[in-house]
Amino acid sequence: MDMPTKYNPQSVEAGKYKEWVAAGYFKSDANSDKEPYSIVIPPPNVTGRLHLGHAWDTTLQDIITRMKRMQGYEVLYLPGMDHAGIATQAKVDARLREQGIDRREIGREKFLEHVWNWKEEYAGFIRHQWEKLGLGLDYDKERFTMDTGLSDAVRKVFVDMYEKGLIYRGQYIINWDPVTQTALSDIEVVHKEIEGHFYHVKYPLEDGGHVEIATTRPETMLGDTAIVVHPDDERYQGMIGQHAVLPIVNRRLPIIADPYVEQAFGTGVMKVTPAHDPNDFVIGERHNLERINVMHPDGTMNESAGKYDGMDRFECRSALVEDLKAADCLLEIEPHLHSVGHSERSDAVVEPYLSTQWFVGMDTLAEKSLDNQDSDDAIRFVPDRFDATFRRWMEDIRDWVISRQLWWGHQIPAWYHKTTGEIYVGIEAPADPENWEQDEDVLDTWFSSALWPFSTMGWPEETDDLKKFFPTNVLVTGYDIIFFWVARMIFSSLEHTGEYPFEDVLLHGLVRDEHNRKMSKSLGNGVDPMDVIDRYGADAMRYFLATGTTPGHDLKYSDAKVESVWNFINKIWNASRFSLMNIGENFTMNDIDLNGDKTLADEWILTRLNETVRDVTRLSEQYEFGEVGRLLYNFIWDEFCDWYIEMAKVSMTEGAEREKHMTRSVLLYTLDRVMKMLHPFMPFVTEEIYQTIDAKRSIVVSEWPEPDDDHMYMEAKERMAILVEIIKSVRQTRNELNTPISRPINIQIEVKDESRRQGIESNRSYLVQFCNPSALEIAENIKVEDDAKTDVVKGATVILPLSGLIDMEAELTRLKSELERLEGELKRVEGKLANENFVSKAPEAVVSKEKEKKMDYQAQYDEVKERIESLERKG
RNA sequence: GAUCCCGUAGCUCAGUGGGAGAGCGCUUGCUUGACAUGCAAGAGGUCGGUGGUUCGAGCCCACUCGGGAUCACCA
Repeated sequence: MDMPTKYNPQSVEAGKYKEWVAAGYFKSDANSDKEPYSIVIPPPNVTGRLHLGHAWDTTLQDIITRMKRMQGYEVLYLPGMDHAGIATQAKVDARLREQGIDRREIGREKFLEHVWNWKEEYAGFIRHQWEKLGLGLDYDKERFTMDTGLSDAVRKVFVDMYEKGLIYRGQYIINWDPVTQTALSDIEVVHKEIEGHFYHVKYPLEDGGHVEIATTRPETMLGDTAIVVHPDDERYQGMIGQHAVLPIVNRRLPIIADPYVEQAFGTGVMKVTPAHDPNDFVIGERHNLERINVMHPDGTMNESAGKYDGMDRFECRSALVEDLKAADCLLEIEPHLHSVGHSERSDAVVEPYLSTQWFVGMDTLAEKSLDNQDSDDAIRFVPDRFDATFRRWMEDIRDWVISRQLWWGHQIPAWYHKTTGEIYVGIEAPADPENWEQDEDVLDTWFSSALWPFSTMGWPEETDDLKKFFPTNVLVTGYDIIFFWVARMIFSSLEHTGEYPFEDVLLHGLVRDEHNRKMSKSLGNGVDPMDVIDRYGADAMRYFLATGTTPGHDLKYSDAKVESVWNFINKIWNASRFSLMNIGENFTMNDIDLNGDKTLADEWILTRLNETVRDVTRLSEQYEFGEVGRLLYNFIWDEFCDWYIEMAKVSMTEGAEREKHMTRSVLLYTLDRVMKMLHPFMPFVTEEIYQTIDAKRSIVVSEWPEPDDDHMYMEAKERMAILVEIIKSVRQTRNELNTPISRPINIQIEVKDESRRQGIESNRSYLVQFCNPSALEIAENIKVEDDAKTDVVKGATVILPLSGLIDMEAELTRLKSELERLEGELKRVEGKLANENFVSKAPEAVVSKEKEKKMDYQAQYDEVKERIESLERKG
């Protein structure tokens, strides 16, 4: 066995992934007889390298698919990437600008060539990172959102929805990003609390007098086309139908009545700017008001702004405020905290802007999604509270703006007739292309990712993959993209395939830094997963990510935590070294024989192993990986290493050949199963160790263990528990009295119960190994020396005659406080059992457990009391 | 404004109505043969607060305090 004493992730991880891929372990066969299990990767954007959030959800996906593969499923873990329209275009644009190239000068076609080059470059980075993470992806089925097939799917969906009336084109107020100069959907707008101002402006009335109107965006008043009051407002009844005059511009504004106005807010008088405010737009529609757009797409004022033409919108605001002051029309400037929409991408202040765009009408789609959640086909959200999050959003959803004024993306399959202006929507261009012009715009990136679970499998073609692997089993992603992506996949899939896209949605949170801040580029606190892998190994990082938190919660990253996982792996490494060294090279899996006589340690560890296999499997089905990690950690470190291995040393040195064979069998059997359970979390190190156990095949394609009912020994657990208590008691006294293990001491163990006594007697050698006695007496009745230390544990009394070492005064005090404690426990248990309600209403198991406890406490109490009396009698 | 999450050991967090837990940190002892990246022993808790349901509450319910998130925003 040439395993170094120290676990070295770099050497362990080197080369393994390429072997797995070359062996084709991750390939999926649509024609297999095995039951399918599929997960599609949330396609990372080709804008950059993967961050810890990606590492997190792909680790979870990989854990699930590796386990399912071992359980005998035909697994498809489908890789792919997203073209990320606006984000990628911005990146490439910036790179070109650095090189002194202007996108507009080189034109659309040339620009797109640059983007495709960028895409190839970054796809390479991303694939390399997947490899380092160890993801079991089927590269034969890798997809990109702008692949031919996926683009066909996008066009088909667009045309179908257009024909069904679910997609329409129209002029509405949308969120406009003046920096990237494109429309944005509602969820691409981030609201931030800003300390702004309320400008109170005086609008003169034609018939004399004036009204006071407050606004936060004075520059938009240049586009005012009415004044509105509530129809029931007593104060303004006389004004309705009159006209006001827009200051500076001197436009006549009709005074209209609309119930939208809240009488109690401000003065109860509002200006109406249909081209620059969504609510005003609706009022304008009701009253047939003129829509005056006063801005250019870049956020500068246009010719309709008169003298302000050409000014930036914020410059115009200051200038206009000055002019209002000068005209004596500004009554007050009041500080005002309000939330202002910013572009998610460019961080520019979003302008509500009148423009012609394409929309998805959401009403029927949302209704179908909600109906599905009420049916037997409901998608299971984990944790389930996100089902409510999803529903709330769907119940209150507005139409989705899907056109984007970009070049990078799926160009909208709509053509406008050059002379008639007629609209043609189709999968292919019209027959006489010279007479038509295609819509310049592209679709929102999320329009194509919404189709991801089925477009990647070949839809709309009835491919083998689609038949076999769709719908997928679980989607794993962060809760931050429920609206952007998860919700849209759900309604898209229901609409286009008639089926839900996945059975379950497993949601994780955000990765935060040690100070609980979101990791972001601007803060510079991002942690590069590749850097973590270089320092601690992919296995350590994966285990940390998967077990560090519960579903739906954020994860605080810290080097210290990953480092402690490294320690755990080092422990596994060394436990394996020990096992393999003791097993010897000639002992193989075929030599395992668990049917002969077993020691207590053998029976106990086999029982605990089987319980662990059972619990790990059950909890994994529930995606409770934190719990799984804890179970494995405790089993391996506390039980296998600290007890079983220590006990195995006894049989390996003293035992007969038959006993050694059993120990070797148990060691190898346990190691094999532990490696398999750990493999999904730590694919590399488990493969390394597994190769020394079973060189015939890779652990990737080994079988997931099942609990073995033939090797469950419940009495062994009970006997082991007593033995452990005795050993701990001796150790504790040794520590208190500062008598190191190297110094033998006399140990007497009094056990009243005959069968228990025999059980302990037969495990004498363990007591020798762990307690190092100079003499060891195990009997039913022991005459206790006056200057002995006694400790009553469950089922036994441990007596250490340590003449001269014990302060008997202190010992008496200790025993008295112990007696007091036991008395309290006894009272509590007796009280419970005396309670008629408890005995009749609590489950049988709980009551009998309490009865057992009572007997134990009583026995312990009697022992301690006797000892105290004896000490007191003698002085 | 609405909804949701969190509050448990010094720190980070598990905890699924029935004996308050782990890792890290801290104290003490140990070159025990796989591992000193280790072993052994230990200290450290009003489970944010109040009330309720229950035989029984860290867990369920109501209210409340503190921290965070999301959605919606009225000029």
